[in-house]
Formats: sequence, C-alpha cells, structure tokens
Amino acid sequence: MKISQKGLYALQAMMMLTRRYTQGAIRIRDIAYEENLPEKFLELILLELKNARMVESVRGAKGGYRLRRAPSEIRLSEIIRLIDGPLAPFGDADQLRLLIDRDAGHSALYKVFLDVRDAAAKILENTTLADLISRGPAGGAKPKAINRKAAKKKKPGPTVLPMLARGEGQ
Amino acid sequence: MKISQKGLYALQAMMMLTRRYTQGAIRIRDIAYEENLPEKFLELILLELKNARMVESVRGAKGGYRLRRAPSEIRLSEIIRLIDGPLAPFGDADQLRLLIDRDAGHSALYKVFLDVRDAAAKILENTTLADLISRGPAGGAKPKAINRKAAKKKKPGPTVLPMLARGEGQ
DNA sequence: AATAATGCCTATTAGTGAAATAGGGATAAT
DNA sequence: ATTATCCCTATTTCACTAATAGGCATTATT
Repeated sequence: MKISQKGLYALQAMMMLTRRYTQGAIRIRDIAYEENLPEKFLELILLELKNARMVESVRGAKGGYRLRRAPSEIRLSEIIRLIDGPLAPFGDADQLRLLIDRDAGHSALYKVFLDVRDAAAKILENTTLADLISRGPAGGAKPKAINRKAAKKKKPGPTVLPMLARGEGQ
Repeated sequence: MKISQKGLYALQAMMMLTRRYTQGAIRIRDIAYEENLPEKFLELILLELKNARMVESVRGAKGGYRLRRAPSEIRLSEIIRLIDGPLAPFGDADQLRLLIDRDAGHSALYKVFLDVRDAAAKILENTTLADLISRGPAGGAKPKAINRKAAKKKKPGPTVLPMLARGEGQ
C-alpha cells in the first residue's frame, strides 16, 4: 500500500472537517484554503468521499461538506482504501490468500506480505479521525474561525521536500 | 510502500538463487525460465542487485549469478528498499520524522504513518531469504536439477489475476 | 424573478513511472 | 575463432497521477 498525494489530501480534508464537525457545512474553498490544497482537485476527492458515504454535501449557496458520521466512527483505513486501494503491499488480501494456497513455491513470501498487510490494517483500522484530532497539537482545542471573505488565492502545490524525496531513513 | 512487479521479480530471483546457493553461478536464462520471468527485464534487475552487492556475477561462457552473502544474511527489507524504495507508506521515515516535528497540525497523522512503517520494517527486516526457503513447501528440500539444454521460450507475462486486481479483501 | 454562490459532473491534459524490449559491446570458456 | 554469457544504454508503450477546465444543477438572497 502506498498513500498517494491524493490520499494525503483526502486525509487532510477529513481532518479539517473533523475539527469543524459542529460547524455545519464547510465550503470546498475553505477546506482548500485552510489545508492548502488545490481546490478543483479537492472537489473531485470530496465527490468520491461523498459517494462512499463518508461525507455529505449541501448544495447551492451556503452549501458545503460535512462528515456523515461521528469522527470516532471513521477509520483511516476506510479513507485510504477508498482513495489508494488495498492495504496489502502486493495485490490485496484475497489475492494473497489465493496465492498462498495455489503457489506453493512462493507461499512463504506471500505469507510475509499478508503479515505486513495485517500489521498495517491493525493500525489503520484502530485509528479514527477523532483519535487524530485528540492526539493533535492543541489536544482537541477549538479551531480558529475561518476568514470567510478574504481567502486569498495562493497556489498550493504538493508538500514535497525535494532533498528527501528519495532519501535515507527507510 | 508498494511492492512492484519488478520488486516481486527480484524477490523471486533471489529465492531461486537461494535454493541453488551451493550450485555455483546460475545463468539469467535459467532463473528466468524456472521462475517464469521476462529474461531481459530480469537482466536489469540482477544488475541492480549486483551493484547493491547482494549478488555477484561470473562473466563469459559458463557465467551466471550467485548470492554474495549467505541466505540467512539477506533480509527482505534490503531487496525491497533497493527496488521499490522506502518502506514508509508516505515519503520515507526521515521525512515523516521531520513532518512530525514541523507540521504540528498533522503530526498525529504522520505519527500513524511512521507506526505503519515501523510495523512493516519489523517484519521485513526480520525475515531473511533463508527463512523463506526453510518455511517453504518442501521444507528446504533440495531443488530438482535444471534441464540445462531445453529451456523453451514461453512468454511469461505478469502474474496477475484480473478478477482480483482491484477486488475486495483489503 | 433575477442573481450569485455553491456543489455536480465530465472531459482533458501534461508529466511520470512501470514494465518491458532491443541491440551491440566486453569477457571468458571451448 | 567461435560461442556463450554478462554488461550497459537507449527506446518504447501504456497506464496512472495530479491537476485544470468548464458548463450544468441547485439553493439562498435580494
């Protein structure tokens, strides 16, 4: 499993909606501004999250997005599987189980892959959005208000640290 | 971390060389035939493994490849990092540690990523090629001899089970 | 009713990387 | 010499990623 830029954006957006869980529908633009995400791209991501019933939208003027379930009921694994696919490092769990059965010569290898998947799944299934926020910097303090008018257009661009993009510390 | 087809090929090749560890240099063609891998592609992979000093080559007629260290001294993590990069699901461990420090708003998220990496690393660093073979089907039985002459050219192609390529069981 | 502010949806695109394939050069055994 | 092998660079094809674009549908506000 590899978390893509898109997957990270999705997680950031969901965290933002968690912070503002009690504040009704939040505009795409505000999410994009506060999390520094490309607005139109974020729009597509939110659409996917909506189709997967993790968020819901309010259309028209004063519209926006909000979480469809409590933050404590949304697991990171759900978001990541939706955007980036299976958690297994090769194929998915079913495929791995099949290969373990069929491909005797490599079953030990596939078993290791399955172990890795299980380890990742265990962590990501047991971490909810609520966990992330309560563990956060201000320990769940209430977020500052959005400046509703002055959302200046500053080009976001991916959060890449070039010198580390393929560095050590693996 | 995502294990690519190339990464899987590398692991298969290394497992094959482990099985024939005592038999001297093995030709690329024989590895490709026995593991059903694309021969020219495998050549590139072995070159990388050689540059990383995991295997060594014998050039010229009667040449081939062999492991450069004992199978119990070659960890899966090494092979995977070489071919597919860092084990972390986003960036690499150093980058994650940096982000945890710098990006207070998302540090909880990056900490989770780091946990996932640590879990994967723990498994893959503690599994060696020797482990894979001894856990294998015939429990470390000696492999059958290669038919040195009649390596028929049968197109390999990736081991994909289409109905599962993006299926359930994640 | 008109207008403005939103989300909805489809299409398009530029760039990147994965998975090969190709082919000649270097080296060693026979 | 000849043949068998590895060495190395270049090229190709395809799919995917990240993003942008633009018009339609819906709702609030006036």
